[in-house]
Amino acid sequence: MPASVRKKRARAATLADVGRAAGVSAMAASAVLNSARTSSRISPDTRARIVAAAQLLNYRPNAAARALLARRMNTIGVAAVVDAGELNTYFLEVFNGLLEAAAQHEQNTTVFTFHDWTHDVPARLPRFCDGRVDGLILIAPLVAMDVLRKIAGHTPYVTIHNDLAVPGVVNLESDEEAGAFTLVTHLIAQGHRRILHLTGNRGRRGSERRIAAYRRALEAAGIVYDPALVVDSSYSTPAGAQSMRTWLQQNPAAPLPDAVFCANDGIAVGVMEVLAEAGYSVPGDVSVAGFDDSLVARTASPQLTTVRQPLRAMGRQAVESLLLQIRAEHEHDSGMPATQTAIVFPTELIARASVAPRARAAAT
Amino acid sequence: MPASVRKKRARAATLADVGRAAGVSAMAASAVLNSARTSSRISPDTRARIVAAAQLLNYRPNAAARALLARRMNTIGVAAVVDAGELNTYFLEVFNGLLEAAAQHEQNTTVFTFHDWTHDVPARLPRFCDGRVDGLILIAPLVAMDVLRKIAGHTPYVTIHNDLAVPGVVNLESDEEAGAFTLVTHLIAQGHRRILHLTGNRGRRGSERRIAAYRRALEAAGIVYDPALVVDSSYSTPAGAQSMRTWLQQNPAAPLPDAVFCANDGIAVGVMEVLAEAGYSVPGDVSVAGFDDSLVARTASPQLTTVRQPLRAMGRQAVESLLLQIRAEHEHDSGMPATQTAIVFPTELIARASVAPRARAAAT
DNA sequence: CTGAAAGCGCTTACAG
DNA sequence: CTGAAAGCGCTTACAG
Repeated sequence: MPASVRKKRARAATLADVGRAAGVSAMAASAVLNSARTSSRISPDTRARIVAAAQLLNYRPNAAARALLARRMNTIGVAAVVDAGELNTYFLEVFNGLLEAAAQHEQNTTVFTFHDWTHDVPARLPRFCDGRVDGLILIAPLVAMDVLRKIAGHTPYVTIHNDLAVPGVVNLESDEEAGAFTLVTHLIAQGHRRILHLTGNRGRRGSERRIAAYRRALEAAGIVYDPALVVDSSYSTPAGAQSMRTWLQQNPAAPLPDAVFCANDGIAVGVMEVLAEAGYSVPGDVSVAGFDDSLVARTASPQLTTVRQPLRAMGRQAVESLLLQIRAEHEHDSGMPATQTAIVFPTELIARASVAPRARAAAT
Repeated sequence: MPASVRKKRARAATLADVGRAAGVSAMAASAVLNSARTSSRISPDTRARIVAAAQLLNYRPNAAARALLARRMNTIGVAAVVDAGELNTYFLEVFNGLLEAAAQHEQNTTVFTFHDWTHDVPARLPRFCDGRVDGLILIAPLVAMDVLRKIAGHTPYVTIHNDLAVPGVVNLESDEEAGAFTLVTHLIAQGHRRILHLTGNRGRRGSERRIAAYRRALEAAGIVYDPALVVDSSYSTPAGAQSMRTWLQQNPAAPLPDAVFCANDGIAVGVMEVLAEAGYSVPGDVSVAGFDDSLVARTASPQLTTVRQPLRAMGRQAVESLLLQIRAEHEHDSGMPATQTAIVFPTELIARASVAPRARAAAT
């Protein structure tokens, strides 16, 4: 008989089984094995018998039964939208932080992926709020207020980069506007004037903040804002490549911009690919800057000048904030703790090789 | 009073609540709302009242209670070792595939991260097999046979790139040896003779297979194997950079190798960084090849020649195989299905810009 | 120091 | 067509 045919897996041992084996009741076994508080009431002798029986039977307390009593799964749900099955680097950095902090607090992390925020999330997310997770972390949600309020009605959650401020719900964000302003000012300080901006998804708060900062920085430097230099794109490498390619085709006579400010690193990578294909050198012919300081910023060549958002730290903080909330609700049942509803992380300019001083002959 | 102080979240409605509101018993409500099979036995009128009550009370069936009865959580556990909190690209590709397939089957995915396979996994993994997941997927495990057997005793699981063949446990692997052989042969065909190999973690089956294939390919081409050209490294970008840097320091007089065959793409990225720092051009001065065709292979510059492992497809398949097993155990309780215990995926050479024909003046 | 009872929220037989 | 009973595995009072 081949090795692949195997005997039936044994039913997992229960407390009753352990008790029977040790000659005591199930709750004596429970006291010894599971509830730290009352375990002192069992005599050392009985305790030893119970522990031995549990060992022998390979007893593992049933999580579902415990959760049913405790109304607590020790599991955190993470909701994110995944485009075409592609985890973006933004998500990965945040997720890494989540995993770290969750592990530290002995919490599990379960991931819910959605196709879009507008239909899929309202349709499916409430179904997951059925006790399988104690709370949720929504990563860069783009959800109508009534949906958010409804979720808040039954499940504690924390958002990262939420577009909407929901009263009483903690949202983690970073000072993107200051970061973008600093970056564009840096480009200008390097002598760049014609700065192309490839935006993130329009309508998202982060995208609009970058655009606003871009305009403010130009203005502060006395450079006239040219709307033709702001090109709608979206937060991915293919989108960045596509936008850059289209711009080059549509502006065959125009000189290259001095620099390209991309709304995230992914876009910047796409832009650099297209520029390389077209025979341009970065930063020799044109400087390129990204945003996020995600993994690709360091593996890109040349390495990307970018604005660092502390995404991993934000992921860790999301878990901490959520846990604080969950615990508070479990302990004093009488109300929510007064939590800070917005936590803003600082951003930081990271100057690398993809931006160089403007060294070409003629000016515009 | 600030918005952050909010009223207590209401206790979630139960079937009893819904029944009471609709003037029927809890199990009538259950029949209508939850169990598809017997729902036909309720009159249309009653049904409508129950549905309305559920809607009003925002009833969501309790996952823990259901799991307790069904012995099924509809959740898959993923166990992986994460070095220093850094998710590597190998894991990410696989994870992406897992998430896709899990979502398709309406299964949740919970992630368990460990520090190492030898101590942390045996110590903590069994505790997670307590009903919170229906089965496990172990990603590139490196665990002693007795530990694997013990897990198999209570929880169905599937492994990806397991070093050990456990009878009756499905393992997914790829034909790494053929892939590595093809790659090294490709390098030789481009005129390269002195090929440096930076290995993966020694002792891992995948690493040893690459080394064996490297030797076989040299031999097949009549090139004498030089042990000094095989350098122990491990599967990460910092390790690759470190190994390359050390080699350059220790061999100041030696000519550069013609090509570097790296055991994965991460190593190759580290190698290219160090070569660039040292003023060498890739592939002008030296060709570099990786393994995996992970995300970084495409964002690296020049883009990496590599061996594609279909990691995402492997992730998807792992979920399918595991679900097959879980379902079989739940349906006919009498035994395990005869499953294929090894599934081998083909690899594919991906030729990109980081490898070029040898064009330098002198030969060795 | 130890056990019998009750209940978490649900579903699956079994009566009516 | 509908409900009372029993039980999934556990823990929390309450008796002894």
